[in-house]
Amino acid sequence: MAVTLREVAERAGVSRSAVSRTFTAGASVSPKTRRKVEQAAIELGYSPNALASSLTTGRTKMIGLVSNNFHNPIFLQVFDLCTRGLQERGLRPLLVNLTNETDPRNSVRMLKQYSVDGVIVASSTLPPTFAQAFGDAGMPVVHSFGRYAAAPSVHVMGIDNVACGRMAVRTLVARGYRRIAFLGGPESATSTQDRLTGYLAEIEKHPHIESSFTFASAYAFEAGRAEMTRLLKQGRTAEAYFCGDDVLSIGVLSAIQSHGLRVPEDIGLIGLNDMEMAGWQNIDLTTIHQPVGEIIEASIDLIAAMLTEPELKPEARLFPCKIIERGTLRPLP
Amino acid sequence: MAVTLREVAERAGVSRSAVSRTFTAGASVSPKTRRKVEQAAIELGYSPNALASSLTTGRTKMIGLVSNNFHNPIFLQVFDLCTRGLQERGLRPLLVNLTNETDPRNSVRMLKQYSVDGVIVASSTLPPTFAQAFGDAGMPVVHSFGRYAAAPSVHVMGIDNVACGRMAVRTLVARGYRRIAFLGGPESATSTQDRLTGYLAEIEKHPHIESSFTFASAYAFEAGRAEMTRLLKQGRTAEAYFCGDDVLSIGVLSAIQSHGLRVPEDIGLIGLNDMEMAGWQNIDLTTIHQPVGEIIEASIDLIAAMLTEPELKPEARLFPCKIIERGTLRPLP
DNA sequence: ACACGAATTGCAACCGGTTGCAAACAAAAA
DNA sequence: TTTTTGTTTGCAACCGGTTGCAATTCGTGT
Repeated sequence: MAVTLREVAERAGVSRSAVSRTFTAGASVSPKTRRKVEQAAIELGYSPNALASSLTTGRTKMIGLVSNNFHNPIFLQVFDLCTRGLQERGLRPLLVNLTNETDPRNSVRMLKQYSVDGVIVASSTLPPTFAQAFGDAGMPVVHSFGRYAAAPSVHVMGIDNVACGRMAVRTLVARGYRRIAFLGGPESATSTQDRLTGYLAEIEKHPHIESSFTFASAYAFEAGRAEMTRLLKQGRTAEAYFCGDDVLSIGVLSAIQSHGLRVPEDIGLIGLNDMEMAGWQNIDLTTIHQPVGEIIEASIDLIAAMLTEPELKPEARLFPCKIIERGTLRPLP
Repeated sequence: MAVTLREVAERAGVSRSAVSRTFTAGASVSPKTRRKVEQAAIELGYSPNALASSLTTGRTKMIGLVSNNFHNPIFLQVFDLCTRGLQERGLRPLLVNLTNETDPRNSVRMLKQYSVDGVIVASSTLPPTFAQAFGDAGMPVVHSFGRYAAAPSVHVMGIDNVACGRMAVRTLVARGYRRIAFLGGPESATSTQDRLTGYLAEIEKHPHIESSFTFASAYAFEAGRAEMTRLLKQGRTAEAYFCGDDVLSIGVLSAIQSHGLRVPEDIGLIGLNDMEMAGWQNIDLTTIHQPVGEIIEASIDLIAAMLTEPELKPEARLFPCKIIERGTLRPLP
């Protein structure tokens, strides 16, 4: 069915090696045979079989793109940037959906079967055991949006969730809020834990501030709405909330509005992520911007570097976040 | 580095064929050797190299998942369903991002290089020439969300955009709107064209209705907002708008609100897609639901069927859409 | 015209599997 | 026990490329 090396060789009247060499960069071919081969290749519509060549070279140029987060719109951006970035480098993403997967061994086996050259784990909620299992199986791994650790077992590219927690508190305090709260994602998520840690640490510095925290059941609209509705029913809400992420924030916003209160007049709100939608004028969410583009770019650079240099010592790299001022917090006094 | 067939064979004291056969379903192996092989395989942590085997079998079990739409949140759902569905059938999605790509030949070459067993093109805006080029190159293809044609050159799974246009008009008329308009996506998109066709055809039946149409520059929030702002500035808006899709609708909604008007009291709105966000209470968009799950499921079933039966005659299959009543249209009288 | 080193070429083995075929074996029938 | 039939098994060739090595060709200096 497909045209092979052999046919091109016959047509060009050269050996198979000659054909192979004209298609591998840096090999020794005379301009003359190269021309002959290229001519024949075009006539036959030949393109080399990347998988066959991977057998001998040991490189498939495929990168496993692993995630379990197919509900947060920010991940659409992640997939977009990832695929484009990989394609630009001649790499191909093999997408792996780990929703509801609990055992890393299945995923390891599958990635090994397809002999991917490396793995990018893009998830803030997947347990680190997955990335680690891939690493243990001998594959270069980068965990994007993973949790920081001083001596991580695999490379981690992410944000400083603790610093984000602090930043949120400072921002709220600076705007004169005196009763503030953290409305986090699921308590079990490491990102939630870290944000809470930072939140509490910064609160310590402001003894006059009244503070509390609760958790939503997921990083999802309905979860945010449900939790905020619960709080509103129960009375005695805070003046401003730092929400686990933007989707959650919008759920919270919706609950507040449904309850007949206004944002930011009655209750202030700050989210985290800065997903596209947060900037839409009828949402207009003040939020902490996560530099998704930079994180992905760095992740791809790193995974590409590891293809030639697999033994780089695992490091965690954190990217600075910044406040995006929009309309859900009262202005600075 | 990786464990190979040969090593397992040596350890188990059998031939390489025996090992190969224990790992290929339906091959003739005695229970005894099977046990020996499995034992050895476990001890060595062997898993067969899918790509090497693809060389002889001619099947990689990889499916190209091609799209150019990485901005519409509904595609996150598409990717989720696609990857899960393929994985359940033992197939792997190789993600291809065709944003800004204009020449199908590049994509064809790349998909051929990786010898994917089939291609799912998931896009409502990618020109049909792409899907067709994949088909011409001998790959089984399904174009999901593609345009209907009586005798398509590849399989198409999609919605009846013409019927959607009609449905929108009927819905608006039934609610007593007398001056209505279509605010479509980019004029060049086939989906826009078809929706307009249906819209105009149905308008014909209602001579007392005043109607008009315009186009936004993209299926995007800002495009919808910009176009609606332009219309509002220019005065003389319609009583209700049928918008090209939900994201566009939300942009339009935002423009209307910014202009100090209310939805649905001053202007009615109906979208198309029923993306998750449309149901969020602070958006609450009345819209036409597209059965994404069914379309994807059917696409996967079809591509899987074509792996064994590649010569199925291309057919277009349309899935019925339905109105989802929410809060952006005035109620039925 | 001859020799010499460099550049190019083809041979053949190999990458990690699969598979047709015939030999070896086991079980059932004679 | 011998023959017949049906399973298992290993051999060896092959899938579509790559690559070390030796042979060939080429350009150049004399």
